Amino acid sequence: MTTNATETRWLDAEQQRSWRAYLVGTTLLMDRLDRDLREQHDLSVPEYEILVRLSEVEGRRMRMAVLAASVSHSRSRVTHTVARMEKDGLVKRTACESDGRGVEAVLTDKGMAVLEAAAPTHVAGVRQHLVDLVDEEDFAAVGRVFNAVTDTLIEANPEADIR
Amino acid sequence: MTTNATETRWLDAEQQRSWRAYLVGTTLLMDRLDRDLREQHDLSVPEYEILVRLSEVEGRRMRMAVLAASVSHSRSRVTHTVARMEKDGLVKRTACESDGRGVEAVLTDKGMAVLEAAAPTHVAGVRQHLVDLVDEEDFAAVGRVFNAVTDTLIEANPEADIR
DNA sequence: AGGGTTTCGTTGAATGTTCAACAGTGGTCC
DNA sequence: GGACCACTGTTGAACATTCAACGAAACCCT
Repeated sequence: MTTNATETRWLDAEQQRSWRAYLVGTTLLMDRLDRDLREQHDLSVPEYEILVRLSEVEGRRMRMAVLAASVSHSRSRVTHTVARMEKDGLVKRTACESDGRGVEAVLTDKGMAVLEAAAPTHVAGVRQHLVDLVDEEDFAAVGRVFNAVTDTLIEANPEADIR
Repeated sequence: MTTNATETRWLDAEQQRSWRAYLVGTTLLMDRLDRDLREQHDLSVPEYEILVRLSEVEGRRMRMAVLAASVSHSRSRVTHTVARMEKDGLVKRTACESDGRGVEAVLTDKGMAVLEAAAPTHVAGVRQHLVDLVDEEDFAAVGRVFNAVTDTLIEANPEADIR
């Protein structure tokens, strides 16, 4: 045989350019969105994402584990994040009735108000620095690509991925 | 007039799905690549990126600010990261001859060896969890998109962006 | 030459994230 | 019903990143 299983298939020049653009672009983009949200609404991107998730469900409440899975952060991380948000009054925690172990995070009125104030800022940023910059078709491709990534990585780390 | 400047143009359902897929997918992907590199080579992704940058230039040495700009991290962050890497013997720092303020990071032989060992792992991961998962054309679109993102965000924060 | 400004890289503290260990509850099996 | 195992969410320490402030060197201007 002329090849073996350990032989590396490198990226070609074009793929490498794309990969690096993604790495650097993501760094700059997240940095910028985070900065804007912080300066104008005293909120980080992870915190904002949690507000969004909670605002979308019936009763504006979610089990911690579900919340963690939905943003793909570790349970520990969500515990810390929610603790900070609770201190700021954006969220409160209540025991779960049906499961003695469970805790539900509930969006407060203040949390909802902060979200409503922050959302326009955030969306404007996402448009200005990403969506409005590129072909609709190219952006759709980004969606396909990262849906594929998400699907395989969630499979890999079966459902209770959460980590 | 029926609209004003502050009216928010929300993302449509499709754009929103793409945006969230990108957020979640990026989280999972980076997490996974980082984990693999850590477990197998005791290296984080940011550290790996620095090794790559250094390995590519003449003399395997770079001014700290140039290095920072090339990975789009803050100077402070690169100072800390390089400090850790220096402690591990992957890199060493030398004063810059032409500029008394300057410091150059130099890749050591050990650093080069670690990079050569880690590269196949990393590339395999990038392929397995991203590149090989999707249409070549879609991946090229990702490249175009994030090149656009990078370009506008670098402009915005003129060159000495570095932060 | 000399004062003001800018750039360089570092520092230490504040903030955020990861990691391993844990207590408490639920589920299962006999 | 008790032993065992799995799951939930939290905790505190270790680690990484951000942020503001800084000293030193270079630059600029006259």
